[in-house]
Amino acid sequence: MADIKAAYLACPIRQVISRFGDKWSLLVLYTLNESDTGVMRFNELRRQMSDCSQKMLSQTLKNLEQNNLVHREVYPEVPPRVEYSLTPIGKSLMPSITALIAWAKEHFDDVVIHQIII
Amino acid sequence: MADIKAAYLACPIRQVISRFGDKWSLLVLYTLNESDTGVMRFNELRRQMSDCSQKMLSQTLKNLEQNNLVHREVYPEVPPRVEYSLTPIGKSLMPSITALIAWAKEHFDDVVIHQIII
DNA sequence: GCCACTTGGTAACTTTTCGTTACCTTTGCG
DNA sequence: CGCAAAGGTAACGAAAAGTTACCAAGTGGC
Repeated sequence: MADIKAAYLACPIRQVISRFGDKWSLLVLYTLNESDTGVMRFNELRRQMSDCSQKMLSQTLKNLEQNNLVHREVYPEVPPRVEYSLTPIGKSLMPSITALIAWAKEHFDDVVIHQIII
Repeated sequence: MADIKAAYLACPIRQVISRFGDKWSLLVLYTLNESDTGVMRFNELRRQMSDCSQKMLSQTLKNLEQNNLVHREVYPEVPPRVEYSLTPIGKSLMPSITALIAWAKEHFDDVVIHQIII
């Protein structure tokens, strides 16, 4: 166990991958960042990310909240209102993600479109 | 199908995610980039990424090759020699990944270690 | 009053992906 | 001969993701 910790400490890319290397985390962060107000309700996110199932969105948000990248605010109303936003740490990550997006834009032509769509 | 294409075209982050949003791709790119010569053989990669199974490494490399991020050179010797290296496009991606790593280093203390190790 | 609809989920079940183990080929070493 | 090395692939079980159904507590229409 101690060597696993050491390996992770020594290799920051593994921290990145383990925190949001899954299929939906990056997209959640990106979508929250794109929002005008910086705050989005659960179903609002769901509509923006229509190809992500409700279960996976819920799970991904929970994970991001635990990693302190996303803030979750519950308003005890009926129907319930739950608002999600980026934490300061989450915001600090966005420039790196933006760099990735810029790369994707620039090199889009270098790959075949059908490979992207599975 | 046409709308799926349009959605992907309109949202470059999805291109990034669909190309190397899986568990091992980023780590392969990173490991290749860290190598002194820039060239690594299959089992050399495997030793560096000991927690990735042979099958997944093989699959990941095949995928990266199809996306033109990794070059695969086969030497018809016995025992076979297969060398992997980053393509120019693969190399062009590294600054963005390095930015992610720098972010991880800086914000490491903001998350709890046990969350990283699953 | 009654039905339909909304929100933010969770439980159960199915499908897809991942990981593990075994195996293949050809050659060199002892 | 018998084993090891290289770079894989095939088959199978486990884990993760996707799908569908359902929940509570209202609100609006009729």
